[in-house]
Amino acid sequence: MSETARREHTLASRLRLSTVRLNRRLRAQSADSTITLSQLSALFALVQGGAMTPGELAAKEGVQPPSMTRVIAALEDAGLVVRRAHPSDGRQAIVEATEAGYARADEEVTARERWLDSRLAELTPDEHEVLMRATGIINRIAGS
Amino acid sequence: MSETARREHTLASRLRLSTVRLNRRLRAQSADSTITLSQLSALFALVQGGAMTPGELAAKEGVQPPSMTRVIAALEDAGLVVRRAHPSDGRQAIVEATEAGYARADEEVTARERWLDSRLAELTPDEHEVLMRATGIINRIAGS
DNA sequence: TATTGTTATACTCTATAACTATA
DNA sequence: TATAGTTATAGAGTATAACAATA
Repeated sequence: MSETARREHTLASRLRLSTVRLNRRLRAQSADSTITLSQLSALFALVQGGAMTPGELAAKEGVQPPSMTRVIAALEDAGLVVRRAHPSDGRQAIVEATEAGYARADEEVTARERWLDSRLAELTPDEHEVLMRATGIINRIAGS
Repeated sequence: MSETARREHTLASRLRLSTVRLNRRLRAQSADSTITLSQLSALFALVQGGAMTPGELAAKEGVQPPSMTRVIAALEDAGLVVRRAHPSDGRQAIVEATEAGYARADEEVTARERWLDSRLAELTPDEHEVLMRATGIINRIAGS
């Protein structure tokens, strides 16, 4: 292994471990809620991006269509989104957040992401900036 | 929501999404291997940190003991680690990477984390530095 | 009694393959 | 035929609760 490769690998190991750990912590915050992390993420995407098809939503969240099907079904069961017929293409559907969905997204922001929000509030402006830049780099790496 | 809170929350959303995405990509790389991401991570910890008890390993990886039990069992089945009796405490065990485990860890580095390594190799030194700092901040947030 | 570890059980998240309906 | 979406199935990853063995 070359020196450069070893240096890259040190970062790879660190990045892998910190990613896995934060992911775990984020999911752990879900414990006392009826909505899961994936569902919350999709709901946010709909609230912020407006109505869209399941395929568009899957692409936006970076998952395969079958995975999104289940997420949408759960949100629909909870009354947080509705499915409408596409005006010109019978194969497609339009998924949209309901009024309850918008309200729920607001609640979750204040109640559920409080853990991460408050951790981030403890950071210095400099550290804040590092994380903002890091998310951009990571998204590029992950091909979003 | 205050201005500060909104700014924090923007970062929270970005960080959450990029974390979930990278985690997904990292796991996807496992597809053609017989060893999973969790197992690889634990094996690395043993190779780098030397023999330790299941409890220590669970703490190091930030998972609960029952989760680590399964990971160790899988690694043991694959012949990559062995379990020895603790010299002075019959309740505990010592888990240690075998020669095959060390060899496998090396192979996985070159074969399996190549995806992440090569992505990271495309970064500028500055971006590299940002990610190094970010992993430190994230680990602090995640309480490792 | 307290600690270490395992077993039992269950849930989230995600994927691929196969299928249906529409274009 | 091609595309959008769903259903079926399976596996990774993790947790909590209950238990066994040892200190």
